[in-house]
Amino acid sequence: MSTKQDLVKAVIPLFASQGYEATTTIQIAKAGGVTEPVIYYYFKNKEGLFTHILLETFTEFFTRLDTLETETATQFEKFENLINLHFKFVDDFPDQIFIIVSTCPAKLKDSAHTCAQKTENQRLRLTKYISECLEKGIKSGEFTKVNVEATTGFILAAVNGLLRRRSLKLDQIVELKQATIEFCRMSLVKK
Amino acid sequence: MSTKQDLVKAVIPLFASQGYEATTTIQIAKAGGVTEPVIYYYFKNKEGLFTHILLETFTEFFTRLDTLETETATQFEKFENLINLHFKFVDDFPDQIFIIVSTCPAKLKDSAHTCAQKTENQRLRLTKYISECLEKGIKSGEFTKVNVEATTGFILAAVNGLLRRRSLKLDQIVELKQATIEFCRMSLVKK
Amino acid sequence: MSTKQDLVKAVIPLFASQGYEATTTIQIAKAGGVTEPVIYYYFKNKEGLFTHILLETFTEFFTRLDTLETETATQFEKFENLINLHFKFVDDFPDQIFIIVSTCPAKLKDSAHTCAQKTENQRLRLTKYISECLEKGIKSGEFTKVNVEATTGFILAAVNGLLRRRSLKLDQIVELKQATIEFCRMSLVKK
Amino acid sequence: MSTKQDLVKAVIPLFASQGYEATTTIQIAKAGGVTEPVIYYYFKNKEGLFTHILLETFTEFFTRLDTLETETATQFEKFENLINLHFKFVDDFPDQIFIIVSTCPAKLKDSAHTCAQKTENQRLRLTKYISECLEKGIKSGEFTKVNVEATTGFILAAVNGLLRRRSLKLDQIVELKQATIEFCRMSLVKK
DNA sequence: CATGAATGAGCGTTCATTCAT
DNA sequence: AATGAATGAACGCTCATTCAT
Repeated sequence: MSTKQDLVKAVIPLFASQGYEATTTIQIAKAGGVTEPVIYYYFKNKEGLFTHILLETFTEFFTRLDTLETETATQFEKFENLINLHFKFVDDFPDQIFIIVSTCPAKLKDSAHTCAQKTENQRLRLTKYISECLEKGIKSGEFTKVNVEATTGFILAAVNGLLRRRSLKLDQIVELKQATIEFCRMSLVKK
Repeated sequence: MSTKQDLVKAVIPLFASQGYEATTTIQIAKAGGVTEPVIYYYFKNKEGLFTHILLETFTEFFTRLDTLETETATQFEKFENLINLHFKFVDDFPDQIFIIVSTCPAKLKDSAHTCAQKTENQRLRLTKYISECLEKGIKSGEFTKVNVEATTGFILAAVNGLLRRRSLKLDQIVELKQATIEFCRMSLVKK
Repeated sequence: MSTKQDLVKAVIPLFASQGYEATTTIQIAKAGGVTEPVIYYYFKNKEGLFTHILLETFTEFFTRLDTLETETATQFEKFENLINLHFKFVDDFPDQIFIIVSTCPAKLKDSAHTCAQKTENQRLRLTKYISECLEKGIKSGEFTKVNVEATTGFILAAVNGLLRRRSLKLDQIVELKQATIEFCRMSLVKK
Repeated sequence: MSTKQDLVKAVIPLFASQGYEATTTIQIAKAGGVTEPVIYYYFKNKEGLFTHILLETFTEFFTRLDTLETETATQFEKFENLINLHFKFVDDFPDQIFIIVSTCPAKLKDSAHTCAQKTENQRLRLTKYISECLEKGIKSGEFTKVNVEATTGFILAAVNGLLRRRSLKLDQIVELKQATIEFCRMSLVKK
């Protein structure tokens, strides 16, 4: 069971730095300290390796999402939790996130379905989480009145953008998380 | 000179739908109604085609950026202009943006690459635009006092996220632009 | 058009001596004096080469069958013509016949259909030819009364056996053709 | 000793339906309900399995040939016995015969191969059996005078053709055996 | 007796690219 | 300005086979 994990460990930085298509099975084998057929012993094919990473990463993401505190004093706390979760997640799995974000849209034969399915599932859950948050906050008077659907869309896009930037290691701004939270607080929470 | 443009026209949807690596020269030739060597007559190689699209797109982007109104009554107007520019740009060139966003990361490790240069250049110009905007607004009392660097980082990420979502045609929320502007206004502009 | 024929010429003895499966594309290329990709320039794949030989050979066979004299003094002359045709055919194309006979029954992905179709077509035409011959000969009193279906089956099998033996170059008996004709004459033609 | 026979039992339909080359060791193992190394425990290699089937089948064939009645009233009875033997044999072992007939030719170039040896041995014995039969029959006046060598060749080819057709299950003509015997009787036995 | 894990060798195929015309 | 023909290089993958356990 160790060889399989070795292979996964080895392939993640390769996929991340070169892209899925540009990474060859021989590179994967060498990086994993094995020969090529071993890849096919543990996975159906090269794409199976990608799918494995995909599923593992999404499983972890959804697990974390499921364990977020649901009973909080304010809606904005739930909001903060979500942002913290994403910043923590991208710190823990920058390469995996980058791989998925980079590879999923391109044409995959077998994984396209899984990819689209998971991505859509994620979008729906986050949309639900954020819009419920907004609705409750608006109803209780905690938040200013905004167009829920459109604002949810903006926040989703912003979070994705942050994830992407971080996964690309394009910036190392330490206060970015705090700035994000403050930016949202100023915009949403009533004075 | 028409054949060259035909090729470019033909390759954009291919790169967008399949990715750069997964698109073959024979597909490009067929889509352009020519034979493979023609590609090499007009471009150095396959990457030359990509670079052509890249340059054309960035040239257009920078041109638009250069023609943004610099003298406005408020800083937030400059802000709005930038957001409008991005929404307009992604509506005009969704495929090109998607291609660049998808393909560039794999090529970023080579910092000499046009991709890396242009992307970095864009990042610097947008960072400069936004942070100057913020600084002036804060100084004049138009904006609340925020951490300029971190807030700029957030806005940049958010704009990128919006661009990506739109280029992927993931959402069709019509009020998204307005919601974005309002979200930022609430957060930045003093009451 | 010459390279393509060179390839076909080169592959026939290879398939014949080693079998289809055991013949590699690199051997084919070398024998044809080209590089491997040339095979794929002219044919869909390795199996396409086989199908080409298959079709070419059956076309020739059916052409010869179509040009057999239909108006003869006796039915046995038609019979002789058929036997002569087969002996001539196997002398002209021993390798092709051997390849088809050897390869067709095994599992082919794309060609299985063509193979089965042509073989069945050939069986039907020969069955018709022989059984009509027998029926007419019996009716006219030229032949002794035999079970037409079963005798046709025997003759077909015998002819196939002769074809196979000859294509395998297992025997070089010069009088074999004459012996075959005499054997049949003794059995069929009334004294 | 049961596992070994299970393997042989399992591999026969595989070889028969796909051909020797196209059958993989993993298919064999799966069909036999074991893992690949088990094959190598009982047989030297994949070819060893084939050789085992070959030997078993030829041993049975020669045993049956050896037990044919040698003292008969007429030579044609001996002839009939041989034809009956072949029809019985192909009914009992259609797959084995088909495998041998399909696979051997590719291996015939190596004259040291068991395949070549057994096939040649069979050919010699059958040739001897038939030609002795013919010679005696001609000498005694039972048969008409024919070219012994060539007629033997024809009969051998015909028998092989019948074997092949039957092993391929191409025809289900019930009277085929009787028709074969009658055809030969008419041709050989003096009125 | 049997297996999980691994491998060397090689396969069919495709790629971006070139060159003579 | 464009093509038909060809290629070097490499790719993903599978094969029969082995070996420690």
